[in-house]
Amino acid sequence: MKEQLRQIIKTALTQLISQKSLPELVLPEIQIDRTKDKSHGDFACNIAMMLARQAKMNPRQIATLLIEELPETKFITQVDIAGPGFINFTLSADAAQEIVKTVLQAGEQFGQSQLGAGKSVQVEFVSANPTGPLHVGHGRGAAYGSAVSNLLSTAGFKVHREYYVNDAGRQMDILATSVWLRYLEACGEKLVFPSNGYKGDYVLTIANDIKTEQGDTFVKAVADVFESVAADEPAGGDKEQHIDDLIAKAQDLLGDEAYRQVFDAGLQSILSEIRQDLSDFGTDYEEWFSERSLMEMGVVDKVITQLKAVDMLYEQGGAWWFRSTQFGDEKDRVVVRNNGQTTYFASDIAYHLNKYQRGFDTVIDIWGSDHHGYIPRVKASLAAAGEDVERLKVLLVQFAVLYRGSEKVAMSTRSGQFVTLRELREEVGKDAARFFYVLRSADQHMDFDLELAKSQSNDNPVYYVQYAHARVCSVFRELSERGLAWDKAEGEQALSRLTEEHEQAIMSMLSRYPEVINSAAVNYTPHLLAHYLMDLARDFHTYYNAHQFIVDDHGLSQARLTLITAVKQVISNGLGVLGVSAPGTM
RNA sequence: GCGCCUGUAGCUCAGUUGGAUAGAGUGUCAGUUUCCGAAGCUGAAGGUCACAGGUUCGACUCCUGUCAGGCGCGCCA
Repeated sequence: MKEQLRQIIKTALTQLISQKSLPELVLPEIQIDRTKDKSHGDFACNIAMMLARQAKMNPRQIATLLIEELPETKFITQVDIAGPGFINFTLSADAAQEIVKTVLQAGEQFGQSQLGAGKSVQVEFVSANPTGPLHVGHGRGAAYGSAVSNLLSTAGFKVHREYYVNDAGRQMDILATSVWLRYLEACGEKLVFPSNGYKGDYVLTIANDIKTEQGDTFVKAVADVFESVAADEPAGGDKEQHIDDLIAKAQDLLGDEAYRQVFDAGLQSILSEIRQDLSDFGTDYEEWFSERSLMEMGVVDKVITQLKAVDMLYEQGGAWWFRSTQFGDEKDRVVVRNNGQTTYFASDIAYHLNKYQRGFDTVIDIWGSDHHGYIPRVKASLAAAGEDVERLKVLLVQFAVLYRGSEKVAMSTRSGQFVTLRELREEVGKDAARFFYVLRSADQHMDFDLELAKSQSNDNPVYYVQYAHARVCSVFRELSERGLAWDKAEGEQALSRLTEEHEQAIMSMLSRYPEVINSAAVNYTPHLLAHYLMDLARDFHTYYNAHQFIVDDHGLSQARLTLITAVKQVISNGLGVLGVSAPGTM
């Protein structure tokens, strides 16, 4: 519709210029906006004001000329000039009703478009370290990432959802060592658990499982384990050195194979919990990509060799540094530590190059906002490798600050004090949690009040939207109880009977849906869709209270039933994109 | 100190990429069912869009500065 308006305005303008009614102009992009106020018609165009300066004419004067030159169309009944020079268009009733048929014909596919033209997009999100269960902080990334993915795929992009598993590196070694020490305790050994180890209950569970399955296979004397290990922080030492020494001891005493078994027991246990949690949360992936596989395939080493070859790395203090300052980063970054170990950054360079090589047109990373300082160096590494930096988009998700009532909840994975995503889902429900997370724009800090979410979950706006859907279903239940039926063809025939203000508002709202989807997809803003659904639900509830759908006037009744079926379809489609269910009863 | 994000109603937040009289939810108050689900609907009250300049037909939106909050600045991941 907007496109059609744009066309007729454009032809009118070129006509005016060739008639010399207007001087030669550089035509800007013609903007068509939906009006906020019903009294301004359905669509508004500000072109007259934009041209006023160039043409050295009064905007209202331009608008008058333009209107006279507009061709006759069936879909517009009225054109007005308003305010400083807005041109307002009012849609004909026929054109407005057309949307109801369009919705019903497209069904579940209503809202889909070819905007993406089949271009491929990879979306990587959540990607939490498998050192513990997912907590509520990860929930926002999961809800946002999957909503963005669904939006893109609805808008015609080919989407590849991916979880990057950090199954290598020091944090995982700390986890493996934590598990082993808990295992030793489970086997009756007495020891002081390191202050920097993972203290969550899940570590005990994993340790006990190992004991059940493997017995005392991995038991070593505690005296040997702690022999010549640097002091821990509470004892006046350095907690980092302490845990690093313990890791070395674990690897040494257990040997490669046994250490790997303990390591994998922890990794697999936690990873399978994470997969389960995400799946239950309605978040599914095409691929789980292992960091370790990059290392084992030698990709990381290869990248380092390549960077050395083009003089992008230099040695200093026994470590190898990447010249990221040449690409605008604040300082150069270490990729190989002086102990020979590659850093997380090194594998991340390899990972991103690998993403590029897989040929995605666009690569999207969704990170917690605390990682924003990391963006320049990743982009720098891509530039250094001669890749197009614009293909990578990093979307940041601000933290949700947790509250219990008015009290802030402290969160720390290491200390094991947090609310898990699973607890949240079990108490609040998947639908409410997902909708709540996606209701705010991602770059907005968010307060997440657990008390509110748990105890007063009926206040969650998701129920308002779902209720609209359930209400439509309920009307149809009532219909069949009265021995009546809805006839789609008859209803579509009678759409011209829908003349009430409420009905027109709903039809206008329905026609906005495809625009909302596209806009939300292109801007990565699922909250637009959430707000749209609330608006649509409100229009429906208002309509419901103002008018009866099952009435004696047969044609009118059929037309109204047709309209609310379209509403139900759009709500169901929209909630589906957000990963929220649309129940028939509540 | 430098960088990124944010500042809109008592509270939680939108604001269609610069448009018309700044909007919802929640909370408060007042109404609403012999009628398809009251998890609903109707109305009232509530604002110096942090502050000060600038850009133009027009600014919550763009630019500069100030103030306030969050986050980040490791041979951690």
